[in-house]
Amino acid sequence: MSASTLLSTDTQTKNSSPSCGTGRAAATGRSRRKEARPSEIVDAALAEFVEKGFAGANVQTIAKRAGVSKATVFVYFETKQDLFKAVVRNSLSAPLDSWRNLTKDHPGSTRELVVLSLHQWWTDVGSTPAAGISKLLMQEAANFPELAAFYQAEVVEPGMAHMQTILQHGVDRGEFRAVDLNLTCMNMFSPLLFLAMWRQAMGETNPICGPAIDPRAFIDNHASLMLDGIANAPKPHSPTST
Amino acid sequence: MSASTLLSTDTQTKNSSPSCGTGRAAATGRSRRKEARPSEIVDAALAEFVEKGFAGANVQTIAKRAGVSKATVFVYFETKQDLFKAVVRNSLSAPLDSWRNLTKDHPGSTRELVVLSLHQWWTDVGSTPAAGISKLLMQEAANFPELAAFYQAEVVEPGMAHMQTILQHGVDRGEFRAVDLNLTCMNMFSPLLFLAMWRQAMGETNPICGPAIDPRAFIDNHASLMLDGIANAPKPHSPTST
DNA sequence: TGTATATTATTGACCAATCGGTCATTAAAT
DNA sequence: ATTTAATGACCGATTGGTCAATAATATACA
Repeated sequence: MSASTLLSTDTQTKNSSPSCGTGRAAATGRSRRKEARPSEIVDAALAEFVEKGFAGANVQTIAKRAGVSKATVFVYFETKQDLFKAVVRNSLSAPLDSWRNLTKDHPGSTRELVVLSLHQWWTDVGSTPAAGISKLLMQEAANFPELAAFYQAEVVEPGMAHMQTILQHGVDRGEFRAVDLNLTCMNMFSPLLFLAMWRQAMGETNPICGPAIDPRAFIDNHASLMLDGIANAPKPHSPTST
Repeated sequence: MSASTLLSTDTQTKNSSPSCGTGRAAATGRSRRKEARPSEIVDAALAEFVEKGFAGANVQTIAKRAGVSKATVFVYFETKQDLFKAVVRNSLSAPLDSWRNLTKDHPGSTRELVVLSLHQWWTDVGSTPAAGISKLLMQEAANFPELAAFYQAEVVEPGMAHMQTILQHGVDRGEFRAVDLNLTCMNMFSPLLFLAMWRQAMGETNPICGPAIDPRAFIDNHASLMLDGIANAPKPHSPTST
């Protein structure tokens, strides 16, 4: 019945990634893969939802991308909304977790930790399909308050808390001056979030927007300026340019 | 025929703003107002499109919001897509223009100019319906490359160029160190853009996301840190906190 | 091992509702 | 009486969702 319970944290169960043009990917005839189906469908749905939005997404197309029929989709997910919720829930938690675990107990300076953490966020979250979800939720939040709350509770809050901890650490150690942690975290992250969504929207490889922005350079520049701004000591580094 | 030519820069022609619940706003029976119609419809469409996205928006609902029948909408706009394009084009140019005109020939320091400029952007663009368009385009850019290009050419490019000019000015006067102007402009703006879209998504008054972020404080904090980071001289101000 | 049977994952065909778009008709203004 | 802004009624296409039929696997049995 409620197939959404079949999904827990199995984001990367399978990834045959059908090239969406030919159609069937896995088998020519009907093949039994009860366990693989949900994540296959969710993967396909993720792409379609991110591309077209909730209303614009077509269940038939999702099915085709997953290499199944439309009816099969409704075997595993009661409604289109349920599928959407499963996609969001399923695609968000894992990347963030991996990010948070990687920046614990750092030996070096807090400044280094911040830079590393931002780059890590980009690698683990910003440059992954999870960024597509962020863009998607930005549009659909009003129509799915439940998902917006979920996003807030599972992604924003923990992410901010994590960064706040780091900044607080820097303040405690005297590396940073006493700034408003909440606002500064937001300031720290928002350019990355923006870039992630921007690339999702405008296309990461073929940007309509002038010369593509190099994420690494962007993050370095941002972190450099922010950290110089927040630092207690005078400029530690030479200016970061091209 | 091509009713989109009827729209040029008349954003705020009329604004009876029907409260979308009662229905008819202007007249009980049929009333003739050929000139007012397009902007009424565009206004209504803006709200609907921002709320629901392109695919999710319902022409009938737009018509109801504008106080006309669905057929009337198609008298003035050939297709839903045309209406969408008119909405985007019509809602973007005016706010940005007013912003750019307000920060020319500033007498004080460049630092002051930057802060003022950011605040002005918020007043003229970020806190207006134009921000809704940004959020909207973020979702629809892939499906409307033409509009994405328009957005890029008419909003992003000029905005960036304007800010670059200001920063360059600061560098020339020795107030700022020589940073990568392109990246730094992006870093300067992206938090504001992000906040604008975030508020559009999560609701400006009734935020699901914890305590609402105060835009002014957010901008002040951001500008303060960035400008301290970019400044040639050591910290000029005391830390900006709550 | 080979065959019949039971189970169930999968689907083609179908349905009702919605929606973008059309057009002949209506009624307000001139 | 003429012009034309506005619309109700209608249409074809699309789409979310249903269901009985189907075929692939698992099981029982000889």
